[in-house]
Amino acid sequence: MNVITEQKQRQRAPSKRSLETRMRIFDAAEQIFAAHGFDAATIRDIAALAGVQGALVHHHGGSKEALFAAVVARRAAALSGARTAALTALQAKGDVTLRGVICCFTHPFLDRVLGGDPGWMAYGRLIAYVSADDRWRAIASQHFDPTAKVFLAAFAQVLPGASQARLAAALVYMVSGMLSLCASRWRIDDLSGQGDDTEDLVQMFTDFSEAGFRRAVQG
Amino acid sequence: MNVITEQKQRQRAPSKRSLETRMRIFDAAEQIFAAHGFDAATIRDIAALAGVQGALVHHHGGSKEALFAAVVARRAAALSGARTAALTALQAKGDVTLRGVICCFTHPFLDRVLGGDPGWMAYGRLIAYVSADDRWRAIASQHFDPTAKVFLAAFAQVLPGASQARLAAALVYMVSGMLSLCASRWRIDDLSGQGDDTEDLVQMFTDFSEAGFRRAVQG
DNA sequence: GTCTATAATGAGATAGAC
DNA sequence: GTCTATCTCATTATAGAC
Repeated sequence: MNVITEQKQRQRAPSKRSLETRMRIFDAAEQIFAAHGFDAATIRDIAALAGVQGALVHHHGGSKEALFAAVVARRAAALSGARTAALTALQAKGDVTLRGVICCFTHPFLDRVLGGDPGWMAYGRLIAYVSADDRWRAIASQHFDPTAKVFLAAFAQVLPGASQARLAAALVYMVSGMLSLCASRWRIDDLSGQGDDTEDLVQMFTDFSEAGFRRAVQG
Repeated sequence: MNVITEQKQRQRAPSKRSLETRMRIFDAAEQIFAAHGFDAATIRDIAALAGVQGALVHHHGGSKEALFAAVVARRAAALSGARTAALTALQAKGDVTLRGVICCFTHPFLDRVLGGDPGWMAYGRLIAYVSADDRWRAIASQHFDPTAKVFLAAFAQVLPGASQARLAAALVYMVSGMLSLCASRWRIDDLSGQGDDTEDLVQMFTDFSEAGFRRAVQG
């Protein structure tokens, strides 16, 4: 008996059909979690939207919590990669400014989430939930803290003399604004009494963050 | 038969004991809703914390949603009053500056929520939930929009020429930062790798907001 | 991998005694 | 006003046929 053939726990590679089903389930979970939050979302809703039976959701996603974590993780790697790549490119050009570092952090997120793709739009609301709730602290730490620390180092370079605490606080304020720009545009519309232009909002959010960052880290 | 004696639906004034029980239930609901969010919170948890039976929670609070709305409403009036009073006092002095208007909006909230009172601390997290979730849009509109519009008018005075859309967006960014300062201090601590000083955080948040506001509303 | 059927649990809400 | 007991419903998760 050949041991090699048994060394992998999974005997066969997943079929193409299986992978497609899994993606449908993850996409559906992303939409439902984003629309209702973790607790109000039900496996039944997710299964119905994916067009499968509830048992299949458990088969592919495990428990409800594991499914939630998997949905968050799925796009987190792509996002972190885009952010650090942009920062690396900026540093390679030798043209590192505060605004440049800010844009390397915000644009990979805003471009995707405001770009109209339903998956990324849902992901934006999902991240707003994750960031706001202490309960998902572990998920937030795992997926976002490493990148955040890389950017804190970059911010420290362009804003020498600023304390870690102030840089961290400014970054958190900026992120909360970025998330509210994606998840709470209805509030902006309600208060301004009119629709708004996405490009203008992004532009002024960047202005807001840059000026705030620069002012806040001063002693 | 005297019609007068029946014109009120509630025949007797609530007893002192009843009012105390009601307050205990509302306080417990405030804590549980803040700790777990609306859906993960249960009437049973609230009843247990208040030291009463579940049926009594329904008696005083009505449905779960009505109880949630009542808990939010309870402190909202006091907060709005403090904000508009501070603004009125500032205007009476004739010393209206951007930073002054910002402080009239943020300090009544931050003083209470960061002041150590458990009820107000819970309320801060609760408002973070309400502001982030489309589901509570009606509650947010009812309790916060009127005050927000008063302040938008004041911001327009100290920042003439700014569009309503930009002022509204800047206010939303500021509010989201204020809420994350209360609800997500653990993120700041995690990223900075150290504890932080509350006064310093408030100071630099105000700096951040003032500079952001001023810069963002420029064309 | 996919499905049906169901187990096991816990939820919000209410009726009615006191 | 308060409590006990219970109703009704929806949930996650799993067992086992195909």
